[in-house]
Parts: sequence; structure tokens; C-alpha cells
Amino acid sequence: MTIDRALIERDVSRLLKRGVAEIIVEEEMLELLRSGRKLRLKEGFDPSFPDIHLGHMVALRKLRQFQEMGHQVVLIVGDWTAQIGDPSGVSVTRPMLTAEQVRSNAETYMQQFFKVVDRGMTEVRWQSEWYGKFTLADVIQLTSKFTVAQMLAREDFSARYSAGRPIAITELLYPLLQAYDSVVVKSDVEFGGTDQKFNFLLGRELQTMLGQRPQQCFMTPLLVGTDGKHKMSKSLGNYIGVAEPPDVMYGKVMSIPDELVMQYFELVTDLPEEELEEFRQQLAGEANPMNMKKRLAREIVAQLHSKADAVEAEAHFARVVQRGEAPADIPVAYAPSDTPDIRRLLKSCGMVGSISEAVRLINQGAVEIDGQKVIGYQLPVKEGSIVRVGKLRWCRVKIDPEKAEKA
RNA sequence: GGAGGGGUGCCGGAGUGGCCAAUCGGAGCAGACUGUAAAUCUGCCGCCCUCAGGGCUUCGCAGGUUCGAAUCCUGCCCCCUCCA
Repeated sequence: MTIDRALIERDVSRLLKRGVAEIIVEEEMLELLRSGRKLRLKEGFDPSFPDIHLGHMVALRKLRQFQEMGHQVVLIVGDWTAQIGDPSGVSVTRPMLTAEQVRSNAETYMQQFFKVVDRGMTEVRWQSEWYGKFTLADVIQLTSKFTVAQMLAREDFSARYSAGRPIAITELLYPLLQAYDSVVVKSDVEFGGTDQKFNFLLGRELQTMLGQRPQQCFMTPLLVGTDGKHKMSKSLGNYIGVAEPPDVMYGKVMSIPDELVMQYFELVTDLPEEELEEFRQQLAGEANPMNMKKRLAREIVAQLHSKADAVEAEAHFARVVQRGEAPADIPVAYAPSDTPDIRRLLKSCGMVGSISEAVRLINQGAVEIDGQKVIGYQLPVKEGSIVRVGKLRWCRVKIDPEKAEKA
């Protein structure tokens, strides 16, 4: 594929504006794009955490857009840095992964990665390819290029240093290795969230020292998670994973705070700017944010699954959540008789975790059978009765003493 | 090598002899409300017993003191900080 100059001019503003937090150095970036050269776009990942969520997708979508202009993505599997731990995290040490774990995590990651990024225009490189051969002499040579003061320029390090909190020496190595990756793969542009800035800049410096043209740093904003407060992250549990099933994904999008809708449209969809502007006006007026969120949820599910899945997920949402009806297929609960102990029934089919929980739920009026609220612990059921706990947990009763025994 | 701080429920974090199954916040679950699985309000949030009550097992691990311990003592394991 060759670079189409007309395309460049048309797309460049979209490319460099929407969903972009900062570009270093913007003019150089423009210059590079206009040069017509096929650029090498570096993106690294840590195989300790193989799951991709919408927050990561912001940068990946950018990669995709660059690919559409003919550029080359270089995906680096951080199988060495994974053993160190990125200093931006809280935990310093982490268990070393076995080679097998790394391989399987990398596979999982890539499966998700290529939902967004074009596989055909991606070169996958493993750090072990070069670090596997590294000797102590190489390490010393690499580390000798930088000073402690330079490292302390990183906000995270300086904050911890002045607070008297520990900084592991290996942590200092992390940015260095990431920087050296840029040299090895001859990166033109490195992509990631704003939290990567320091590491990216170090890459620039190292490349310069070693006689390469320094890479551009392309930083995307951090997406706020479903809690509406913190950046999306798996460990905070406020994430929407790109590999999640359509229904779940749709539902999670519906659960983001209303105020986040526009941010999501901007960062994780391709809807044109004019349309977004329209949405903004509608939201400022009478429009029901729910409808906007439905639109958003559809877009996202369609993007990561398919249009048909999106339609289905929306129907599922309308049926189960809005109208409170049973989902299409629900699990079976085996009852020992037609007058079972409801608590045990709920426990045996896994709808609740313990008898105590069942008791609480019943007392809270959260359990009903065939539309009738359960008051005590005993209530007649019949074959095919529908049991419901809360809004979302359902099952269908089958009377079968033997199977009930086993459960 | 020396000095000191700490290990509590999913997470954060109170509690220093009985009123502690353990304050509080977050997460989660439920109910109400609603145009949404948004927001808001209320309740629940160790396990078991048909339960306005009762029983059992919890506060790093193992013992001990005591009528009684998350709280005191002894030993052990682990984490952290400072000085060297």
C-alpha cells in the first residue's frame, strides 16, 4: 500500500485532534505525515495483563486510523519489562510469569488487539528477541547513558523519592528498556496513554544518542471508567472489556454516568464531528440521555462484535432491564418436590451464594415465583415455574428429586 | 548490624480485655423511585438454624494468661520505614 497524499491532508486534522491528549512534537509529526513515508508506529504491551478494555482502545483506534493511511504498526510484546512492573502502578514487585503464561497471555492480548488493529499491517516483535541476548555489559552500557537526576524527573519517581517511599532499581530499568525498544524497532511514533509520557520521551533521547531520528510521542487521553470517577482500569473494576459478550458490553455502556456519554462518543466511536455536535445540543436540551447512551452502546457493540449483535443486545436490554422480563434462555433449577424450601432451591441452582443470602433476599422482597412475591421459605412450585431473584437472576423450575439431591 | 511501624471481613481502614460478627468509606446485592443497569434515597452485606431469637467459625500462624481476647503474654512467619 502506498501513501495517498490527498488522503493525508483530508484526514490529518481528524487524526491529530480528536482523541488526542498531546503530541510531541506536533510540527514534526505533521512533517512526517506529509513526507509520504511509511511510518513505523510502536505500541507495546505488558503480557501480565492481557485484557484490553475501552480505555486502551483509544490508542488502538488511533493506530488503526494511521494504518488506514498506509502506515505500519509494530506491536511489542513486553515479555521482559513484564517482569519488572511499570512504575506507574502501585505494586512494585510482581510474580515472574512463566514462558508458557507469557505466550498464552500474549495470544489472548493479540486476539483482542486485532479486533481493532489491522493484523495485516502489523509487525509483532518480542522483547526477548533482543533482551534474550543482552549481557551485563550491554546493561551497563545502556544504563550509563542516563543519570539519576534524569530518572527523578519523572513525577512518579520524584514523588516517591521525596516521600521516602521505596523505588526499586529494576523500576528505573523499565523506562530504559522501553526506550531501547524504540531504538531496536526504529520507531517513528510511539502510541499510548498520557501516563506513558516519560517513557516515550526517554525513547526519544536514546534514539538521538544512538544516531536515530527521535520518535514522535502520541498520547491519548485516559478514558474515565464506568464509575465516572477514575480512569478505566481492570483492577478498579470499572472497565468495559473489548472481549466481553455483546449483552454485557451493552449493559455496561448503559451503566456509565450520563455525563460521560459525549466523551465516549469522541474517544471510542467514529461518528463524525458534526453528528457529535448535534448530540451535544440535544443533550443540552430536552433529549433523554438514555437514548444517547443506547446509541453509544449500539455503536460500541457493533464495532467490537457486529451490527446484528448490537441489535440483539439492545433488544435484550429492553426486554430484561427495561421491561423486567425474563431473558431468552435461563438456567434450570431442580426442585425435590412441589413444595421445596425456597432458600435451598436458590442455593442449589447457584442463584445465591449461601442460605443466609437467600434468607436476606427473601426478607427484602427480592424473590418471586411466577410473579408472586415469596414471603416465607416455602411456596408451592410446579414444573416450569419461573423463579426470579432481584431484577436479573432467573431460573426455571424442574421437579426432579434425584437431580435436586445431587445439587 | 541498630531503631521503629505494621499484618483486621472483597478493598481501604477503625478498634487495644467484655456493650465486637467487629465503627466508617468504597465495591457488591436488594428495595423504592426513574426516561437508563445514570442520578437519588433506604436496607442488606461471615456461616448455619423456619430466625423480632439462637448456634458456630473469624481479626498473619501456633501456643498461653483470663470467667471472658481482634485487644494482654510467648514463639514463629511476613511486610514496611529510618539510621548504618
